[in-house]
Amino acid sequence: MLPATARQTDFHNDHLPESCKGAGDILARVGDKWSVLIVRQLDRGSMRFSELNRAIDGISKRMLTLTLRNLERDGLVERTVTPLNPPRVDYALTPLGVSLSKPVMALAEWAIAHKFDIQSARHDYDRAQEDN
Amino acid sequence: MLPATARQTDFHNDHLPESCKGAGDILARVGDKWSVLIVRQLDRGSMRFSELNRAIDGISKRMLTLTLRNLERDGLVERTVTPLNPPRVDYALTPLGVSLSKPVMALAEWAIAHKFDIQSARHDYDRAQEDN
DNA sequence: CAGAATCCAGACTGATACTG
DNA sequence: CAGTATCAGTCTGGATTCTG
Repeated sequence: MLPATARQTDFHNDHLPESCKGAGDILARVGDKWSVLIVRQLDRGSMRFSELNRAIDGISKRMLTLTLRNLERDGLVERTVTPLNPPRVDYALTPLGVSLSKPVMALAEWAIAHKFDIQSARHDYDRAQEDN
Repeated sequence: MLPATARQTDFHNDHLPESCKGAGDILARVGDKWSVLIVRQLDRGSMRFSELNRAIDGISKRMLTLTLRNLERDGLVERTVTPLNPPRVDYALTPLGVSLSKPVMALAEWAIAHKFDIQSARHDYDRAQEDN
C-alpha cells in the first residue's frame, strides 16, 4: 500500500534506523508500567519512599526500589537522603524527568481515555476466537 | 468525556485510582519496545508482514507475529488477508491505532532527543558506583 | 523507615524447524 | 509468503526475611 512515491514525499520523516534503535531501550524503560506510575506521582512533587509505596497501588518494595534505581541511573529522578533516625529518603524528578513527564502524561491520558475501547476490543476478539 | 455531575465536584480531580490501575496494563502493551516500533512503521501506511519484518531491525518473526496479534486484539491494528498463492497479509493502524500513534510518536521523539542525556547519565552513574 | 538479600515459579524471547 | 510449534535460556516480579 506504500508506493514508491512515498520516498520523494519523505519530508516529514527521516527513518534514522540508528536513532530508532536507541529509542527502543529508552522506551522500554519509560514505557514500563511502574516507571510511568512513579513519574506520574513525582510529577506532583517529591515524595518519600514509603509515600510512593502507598500511593502506587500494587507495587512491592522490591519493584519500587529497582525502578527508582533505574530512573535515577537514567538521570530522571533524584534521590535525596536525610540521615536521621529513622532514615528519610526523598525522590523528585530532575529537569530531564520533568521534560519526560509531559509525553508520558499524554500517553497515560490516552490510555485512560481509551481504556474501554481497548477492553471491548479485547472482549470482541476473544469471543471471536472462541467461536473457532 | 466526563459525566456532567463529575465536572462540578471533581474539577480538580486527582488520583482516580481506578483509572490509573487500568492504565497500567495498557501502558505496558503500548510502551512495549516492539509495539512502539510497529506502530511507528504502520503510521506511515499499511505494510505486509515481511515488509515489517525487514523494516524493524532485530525483530524475529515470532515476536512480530505475537506483537501484531496483541495489537490486533486491542483494536489498534487491522489485519487483512488476501488469499493468494503465495499468501499476502497486510497490516494497518485502525482509527484507534492512529489516535495512539500521536502520543507514542511524541514519546519516541522525546527518547531520540534525549538519548545522549540518558546515555551520559547512565555512564556517570555507573562510574560513580565503581568508585565504591 | 528504607532498603538489601535470597528464593523461586512463571513469563518472555530467540533460534530453529516445519507447514499450507 | 506468512505464519505455527517446540524447546531452552533469560528475565521478571512477588513473597519473605533481615539490617542500620
